[in-house]
Amino acid sequence: MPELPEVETVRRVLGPLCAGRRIERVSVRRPEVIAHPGAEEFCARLAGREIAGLGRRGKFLSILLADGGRVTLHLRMTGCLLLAPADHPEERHTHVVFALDGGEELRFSDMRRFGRFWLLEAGEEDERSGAGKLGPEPFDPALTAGYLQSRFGARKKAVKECLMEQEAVAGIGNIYSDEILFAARIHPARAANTLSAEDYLATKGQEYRNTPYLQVYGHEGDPCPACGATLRRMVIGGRSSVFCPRCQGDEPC
DNA sequence: GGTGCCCTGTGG
DNA sequence: CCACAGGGCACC
Repeated sequence: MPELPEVETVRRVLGPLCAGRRIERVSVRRPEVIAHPGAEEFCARLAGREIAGLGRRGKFLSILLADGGRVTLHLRMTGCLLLAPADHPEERHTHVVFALDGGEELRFSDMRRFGRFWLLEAGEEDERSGAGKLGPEPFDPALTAGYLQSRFGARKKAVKECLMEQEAVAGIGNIYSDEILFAARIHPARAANTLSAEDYLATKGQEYRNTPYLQVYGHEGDPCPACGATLRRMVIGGRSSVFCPRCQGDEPC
């Protein structure tokens, strides 16, 4: 489910609800989802600590602890974090449960079990999760056309794959890369080194209307919302991609 | 650069 | 039955 917008939604909804609460105990049913330290140590070290709030960087979430420590997690494909009364039946595929004071539980469920947790103490550098080497956030002022051009301008790789590199820009995944390239009228398979300065500026100044539904992703075969041509699907970098052959071009370059 | 893999579930 | 799913990584 989650790319940056979805992860940010989780943070905004659950953050205020978790802030100020104490973790009474932690239960891990699938030890493999705890990437660091071991599951036993993870539970032992967290018991009794207070949550200050939730943070996010790219697609990583962090449970920020009042003592400066943090639990960083990645939901990957199907991970889900939710708050529920302790007596509420547990969701299928629940792998980690944080029992909080006040009778509620913060639960992690994940059908495909790709999601991972890392526990870090105050001042400890995160060298494992990947959260430490993320590029700028999409709305970071440092993320300019010039930055993208300097980063991608010489790359032969498809522009879609470039946009999904977390070290280049944090938080963009398979869906939003398609949406971004549709808005910019750029073919997703186009080699990054063929883009002009104008391409990099294509959507600058345009209104980012809050279209509640996706424009192209998942709409293969439907008419393009801009021109009516039939949206097409192709595989780029092993990921399925949907685009408009008229707006974004029939051929990649 | 590609490919496969980690998993379970869903839909054709 | 097979193909595919919003992520990321290890491996030729």
